[in-house]
Formats: sequence, C-alpha cells, structure tokens
Amino acid sequence: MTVVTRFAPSPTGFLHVGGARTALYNWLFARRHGGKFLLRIEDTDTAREVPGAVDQILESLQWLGITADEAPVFQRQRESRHAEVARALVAAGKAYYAYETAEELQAMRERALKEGRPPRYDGAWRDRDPAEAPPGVPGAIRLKVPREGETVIEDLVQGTVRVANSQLDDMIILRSDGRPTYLHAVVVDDHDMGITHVIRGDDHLTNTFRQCQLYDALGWKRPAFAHIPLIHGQDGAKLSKRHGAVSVLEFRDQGYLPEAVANYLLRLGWGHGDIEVIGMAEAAAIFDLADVGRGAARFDYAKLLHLNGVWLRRADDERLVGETLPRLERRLGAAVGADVASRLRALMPGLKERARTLEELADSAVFLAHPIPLPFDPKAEALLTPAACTLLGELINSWQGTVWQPGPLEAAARAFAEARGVRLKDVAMPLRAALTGMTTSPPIFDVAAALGPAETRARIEAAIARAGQIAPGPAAP
RNA sequence: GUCCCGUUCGUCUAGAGGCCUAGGACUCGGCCCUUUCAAGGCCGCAACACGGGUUCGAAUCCCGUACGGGACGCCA
Repeated sequence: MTVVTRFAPSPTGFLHVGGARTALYNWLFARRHGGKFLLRIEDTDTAREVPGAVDQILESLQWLGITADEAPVFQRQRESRHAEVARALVAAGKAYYAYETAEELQAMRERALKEGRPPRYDGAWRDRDPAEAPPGVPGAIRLKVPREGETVIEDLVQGTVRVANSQLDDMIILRSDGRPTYLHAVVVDDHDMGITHVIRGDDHLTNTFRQCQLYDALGWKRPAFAHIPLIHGQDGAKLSKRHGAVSVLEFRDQGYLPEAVANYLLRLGWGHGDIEVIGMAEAAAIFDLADVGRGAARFDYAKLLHLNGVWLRRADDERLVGETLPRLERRLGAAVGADVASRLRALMPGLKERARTLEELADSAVFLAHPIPLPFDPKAEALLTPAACTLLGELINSWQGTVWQPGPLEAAARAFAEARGVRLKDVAMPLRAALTGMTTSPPIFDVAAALGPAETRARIEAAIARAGQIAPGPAAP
C-alpha cells in the first residue's frame, strides 16, 4: 500500500506554527514511506474565509520547503459529490432528514446544559415518517449512528481510544442548504483522494469517532489515524498571538531560517535519541509516528533562537549575503553598492558566527555600508582618547606596504604594539571603534581586511578628526 | 455537566522492569580560550505530579486522585 497523507487547512487565517508542524509531520511521513503528500483547502465555510489566506498558507509551506505532490484540492468544488454521498446514505436507510431549525437546536442544547445533561440531539426525526415533514422547510441530513456498543480507534500516536456509542448523537452531514458539514466533507474527500494516513492535531481526536461511524456506514475502509498534541504557549495555554510570533511568515520576516524553524518544529513533540540539530532530508529518513510524544508541548522562543543560530552558522555565505543586502538597504534607506556587497562577502564567516537571526546579522553588518562619518556608539566614542588616536595614526602608517590580509595586518599590529610597549588590546579596541563605530565586531583585522586599505585609512582619519573636534586634546606634535 | 486525552529538570526531550546515584538540548551561573562580542571547551543548578498495588526489582505495568488540555455547532 502506497502511503498518501494530506494537510488540510481552512483558509480562515495565516498558517501558524501548529499547522506548520502538522503539515511537516505529514510531509515527512510521506517522504519516509515513499508516498505522496497532498494539500486540501477546506473552504466550505465561506463566511469565515479570509481573503488572501490561501496564498499566505501556500507561501508559508513553500518557504518551509513542504511541497505537495499534486495541485491542491479545493473542498468547495466538491460539494455536489458530498451531497450525492449524503443522499445515497438516506436512500440506504443509514441517514435521515431532520427538520429542526438551527435556533431550535441551539435552545435544545442550552436547556440540556442548564439541566446538567450532555448537549446531544435527541434523535426526534430518526424514526419519524418522512411524510410528516413540515412543508416548505428544508431538512438537514443526519447520520443514523448505532446506539449500542462502542466505537474504537487505533491511533498511531494515542493508542487505542474508545467511546460508548451512547455518547455520540446523530450528527448532521448535510446542511439544510445542501452544503456538507466538515465531518462529512473530510471523510468523503479523504476517501476519494486515497488518503491512507490522517495525521492532524489532537483537537480532532474526538471528531474521529464520528468520522469512523461515517466510514462504517459508507462501508469504506478507515484510514490510519495519528493525532498529535497541540502546541501551547510558554504559560501552557493554547498558543496565540499574545505569546509572540505565531505565524510562519512572521518568523521569516524576523530573520529566521526555514530549516531552523522546521528543525525546531520537528523536535517540538518528537524525539529521536539525543539528536537536536537535524535537517529535513535526514529527518525524512528516520521520522516515525511512534516517536511523537503524547503531551502538549510549549513553544520555547529561546530554543528556536539558538537553533536558528546553529543553522545560520551552517548556511552558505553567498546565500546569507543575498539575505542581508536587502536588510541593509532597509536600514540605510538607500541602495548599497557592489563595494558593500564584496565587503559583506569577505566578512560573512566572522559575521554569521555572531548572529542568531538574519536581523541580527544585518544589524552587525550595517557598519560596512555606512558612509563616512560613521555613527558612533557612546562606548566606542569613549575609546577614542587622544592617546589612542595618536596610536591609530601611527598604526595606519606602519601598515604601509603590509599585505592587506588579516594575518599580516595582525602580525604587523602585534609588532607595532610591542614596539610601543602597549598591549594589543590597547590598539585593537580603538581600531575597532574607529572602523565600526562599535565596541563589538568580528575580529578587527578581518574587518580591516574586508574594508580595504583606502577605506580603513579614511575611517581612521575620520575618527581621529572627530575625536579632535569633540574633545580637543593637546596639539599634535 | 458529559466524554476523550495527557502528566520525566523552568522548557523540549531520552528512557519500552534491572544498563537510572535518570542522559542530551535550550535557558541560567561559573571557569577556560581570547583584540571585543560570539562560537567552542569544561563545570554547576535543576525532574520521574501524588497515593496505592503487581514484582526479587518500577520513571517504565495496573488502579485511583490531583492538575492540565481537548471535544460536545446546520465552525473547521
């Protein structure tokens, strides 16, 4: 049997991390078993549909690298099929028309709840003669479910789960306006699409009993089910906006890498020994539903941030340059030239080791793009004492003729410091301030090398001039 | 209210009766490395929800309690 899985979001909002993880597990499971992963948009509730949501969801999945093996199925386009199946069930005596109005049912539920009874449909029309139907009132179709016995599901994650049929009522499968309900549409579509494994959030676990009753009534083989726990926020409540970013695209915009988000989501609720850092290709080779945990997991932004740093360091330099350039332009409000791109490229190994997100990377690299005069951090400014400026002026002259690469520059600077009887630090820190306007940066001789001799000299001279203006010291000898 | 599910360090998890004085990762603290900051290395803090069984032996199996979550819609 070829495995076929699906992800079936409703276009009522953006793809959040919970949905993304569900999609990821479905995708990985299909990959693992050489099967297919399909996409179905559950758009039967037109009232709740959000414009643009479908595109957002598709874009999110694509960014994460979760690709469907066929074009998406839109549930709304299958309404006639859903109605046909429901009516066939009536014809077979396995479903019936019920004529209560939505208001009557609502009142019935409220009364039951108030009296401490479970809010279930009483089955009034189950055995009534259809001839008694009130004229002019369109009926809804309800499934005639067994009242005795129990419904049992073998869940790949939750294990055996059973419920007494007396707990379940005759659910509506076709609304009075002829549109299917979710429960019905899902069963018909999953069957028609040949879905073999339904992997979804465990908020659907109790729905599964009713879906199984539908499968049984239709005489269709039930797919395997796997209900994965929901993702909660730091406080244990269902993850929501107030916990921070929740939509996949937000993480992208905040400078997270898709492989890091996927890695984090994979590990959230799934474990495989001690491995933490894992790429999706590797995951596809070892992913198993048996390793999915049963308890809800809390979303930990700190761990995601750490993981993103790990993937950032592993990422290809050229790719990171491509990601950083537009972010630099956004910060400067201007286009950056080829000289900046080449500086960025040269310094990327040192830069990416110090950043955890693309945003941090851009923040730490923006000094490369700033025109002289550089903006100065107060702490950097404080380093440019008259004595330090004197040293810097001498250093740049001593570099005359030095091969403009990190190693030779550092060697020359060390020799220079020793000759002056100062520590390397006393030269390096003012140099860092002059070259970057900051007190932290990649190794400063790497920075000087990336900047090139002309820019390095210009920045040092500008820093000396600036220091002279702000705190005029003794006249230069 | 009824039904269903869950519960190992603060967080994500490893653990399938003896390998557990419970391992890894994140966070936090300390040290080392070091031109800064990171990265890296080393060390440390920190958990089997509770109570009963079963067993020579239980984090692992069973029952109950507590707590948490989910579902009960002509929403998905």
